[in-house]
Amino acid sequence: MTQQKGEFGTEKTREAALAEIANRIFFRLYQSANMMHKTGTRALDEFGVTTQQWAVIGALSRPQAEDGLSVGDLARFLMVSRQNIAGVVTRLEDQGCLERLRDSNDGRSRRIRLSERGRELWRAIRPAIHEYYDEALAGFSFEDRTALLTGLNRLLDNMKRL
Amino acid sequence: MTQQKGEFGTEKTREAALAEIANRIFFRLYQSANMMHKTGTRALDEFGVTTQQWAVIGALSRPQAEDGLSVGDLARFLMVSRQNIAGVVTRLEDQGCLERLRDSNDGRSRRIRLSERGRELWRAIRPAIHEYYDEALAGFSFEDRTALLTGLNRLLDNMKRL
DNA sequence: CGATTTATGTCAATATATTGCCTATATGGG
DNA sequence: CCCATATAGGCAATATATTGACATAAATCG
Repeated sequence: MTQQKGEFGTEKTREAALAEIANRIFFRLYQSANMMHKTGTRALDEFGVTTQQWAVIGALSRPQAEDGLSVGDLARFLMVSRQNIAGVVTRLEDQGCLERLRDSNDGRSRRIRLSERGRELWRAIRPAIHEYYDEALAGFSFEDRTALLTGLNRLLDNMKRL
Repeated sequence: MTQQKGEFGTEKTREAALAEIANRIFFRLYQSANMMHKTGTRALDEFGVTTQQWAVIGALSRPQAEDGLSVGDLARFLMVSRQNIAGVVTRLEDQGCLERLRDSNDGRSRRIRLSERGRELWRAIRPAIHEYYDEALAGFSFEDRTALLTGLNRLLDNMKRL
């Protein structure tokens, strides 16, 4: 209750200022992520791809994922629950963008890979993604970008431990 | 398709490096926001309050909102859809944390205010919120915090125009 | 080799989020 | 006064997200 007797606007203490800035950071994080999902999904509207599907397709298109990833692998990589990824994967599978293969080595696991259609979709949406990045980061210098990335990295590392 | 012929790791072009950093920024934004909702809701678990409910209660606890806000006001302030806010408000109303009053001036509008129980809840959760901020931003200097806030502000402003 | 633990995937319930569509109320010009 | 338009809120459909609970398969330990 540090702000109980704080006089805002006139003689704000350093501690109160820190709390105020922290509050704004998390509020902006909340708004920014929502805005990213909204505008990002809108940018890929003609392809019928949401930002989460974009993230999954992007993860599967990496060279390291060429021979497929399990639901658990995807969940760890994206830092979301297995149950969440399962839904996205099912919808992408229904669209024919990826295929689930039983892993012959591990009867529990199913390896998920991009289908040919999924690879075509990835090639198709990449220019739109590139354009979206350019517009969303317009006016950001190289240093501005690395500074923002570093801040988010540190924040994420802290929250991972909570 | 700037990265078609790019040689990663050896002779990366400036353009490819910018795209790579942009990709990481939005991926970290996605992960950070999810992690914030997960750890933030966990931090307030004993109060049964989610991060979105926290945002709504926080918005209504501001002095400017003393005589209530409409659903539309809340939606504009939090930058989410009215339909989304309506659900959060209904759940908070069911818990008795806030009250909806018909606006006598405008038959369409309903002014939403914190109830006494809502104000008690806000006072109860503020120490936990403060502690959460401290842990999530551990190691961030004053300058680190303002830099991150500035970056998020600029990014949000850009996305608002898309 | 059998029992416990661990990993994987799925089902269910709940809470956010979006867009699209609808009704009711207010406001403005003819 | 009346109709066109704009605004406020609500209903429905869909897609993310979480946690909890469960079944099954694999690994590990005694």
